[in-house]
Amino acid sequence: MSETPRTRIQLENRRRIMEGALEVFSAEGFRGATLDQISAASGLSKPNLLYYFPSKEAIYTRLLTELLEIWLQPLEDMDPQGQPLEEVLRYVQRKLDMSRDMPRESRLFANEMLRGAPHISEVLAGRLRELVEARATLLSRWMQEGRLRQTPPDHLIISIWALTQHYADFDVQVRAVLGPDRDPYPEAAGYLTTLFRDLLTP
Amino acid sequence: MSETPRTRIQLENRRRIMEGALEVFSAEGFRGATLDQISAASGLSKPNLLYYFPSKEAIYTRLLTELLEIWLQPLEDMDPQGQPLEEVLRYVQRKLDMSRDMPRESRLFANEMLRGAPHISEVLAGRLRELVEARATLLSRWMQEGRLRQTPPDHLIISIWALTQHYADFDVQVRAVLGPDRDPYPEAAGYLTTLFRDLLTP
DNA sequence: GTCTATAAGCAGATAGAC
DNA sequence: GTCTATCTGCTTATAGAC
Repeated sequence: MSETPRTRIQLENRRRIMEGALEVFSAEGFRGATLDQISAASGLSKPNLLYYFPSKEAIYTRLLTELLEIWLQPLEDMDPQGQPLEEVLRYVQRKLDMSRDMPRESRLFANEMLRGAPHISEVLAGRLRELVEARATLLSRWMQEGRLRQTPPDHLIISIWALTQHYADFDVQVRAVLGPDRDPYPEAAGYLTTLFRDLLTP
Repeated sequence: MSETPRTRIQLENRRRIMEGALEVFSAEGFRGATLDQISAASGLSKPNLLYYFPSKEAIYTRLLTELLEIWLQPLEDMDPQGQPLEEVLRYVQRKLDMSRDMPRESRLFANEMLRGAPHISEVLAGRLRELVEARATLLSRWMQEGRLRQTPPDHLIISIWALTQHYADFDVQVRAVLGPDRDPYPEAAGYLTTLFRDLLTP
């Protein structure tokens, strides 16, 4: 498979494979997913999947790599020029929106993390750590300026991930606990805003 | 397999199977785990596993059922006669201790939840929901008495789960972000205590 | 109770026609 | 580029000896 597909058909088929793969891998995990399922979900025959990608694992790692960019964008977008509390609360809200609107992506990464992240461990120790360190530095500065209450900035970021992603990854448990008639997301938005405002208001 | 095993050997072998199954299922998920792996981890031959349990799935559901009791115990133990803030912070600490000391159990349940909890959905809608409702009622009473700040009690419980379990389930990511020389758990204990004290102090 | 051997089915990947 | 047919290995589960 060429690195730069030329025809419209190739691009479209690769897109369909990624979409089907996201559907299946996020629900079944890497080992649980089968090429037959991805074939059915994407509408391409099984041998055709392996015409576009050399192996099942290649599909999976490609999917992870592509989605990681989207996944880290909100943290990337935190604005050093903005109002500190506003910036943090906006980040929380964007992450919660992503849990609501992209639960498959959230579960895909959760699956990978649970298994020790064998396919993206370099990214964790490299790009991710650097990004978090940069944002932790920014948060520390805001805290020292008295514009946010003092608290460990890296654990703050970790706790935002934990709280927002939980609503996607443990969706079935959240809905069981809240009951069938309640929508978790507007409630979570209010709760998390209050929680972080209480924690961070100087 | 009899419901009430009689000999010491039977009890010991069942215990070894549960231990090996926990090791493998928590790391690989249900579909990813194989009887060969459980056989190696438990020290029993593969046909012998199927002498004690009728199928791979029977091993898995038995494991989930046994561990669920232990897993819910801290919430069960919350004391209606205790000091409200103290009781909540003690619950947070016990859950965090469980993440540190029983990460395999945490990941086992996380795997099951990610897949929509097909093997324990009745428990979620039944026993778990009732237990959470009982504790939410207790928390609400404390809030109305002015002994805790007003906040949605069920989301409070959900957020305790999310934050504490995250340190076990996403261990690899937490350690990548914090760097190799830091121990996440004492730091998390301090951070989470502060967080919930700020949120709940009236 | 525990073993070796094996049945039966499924999965990832390839061959080769069109 | 896409298909049908098929190979090869792995996985759950069973048969039957000891």
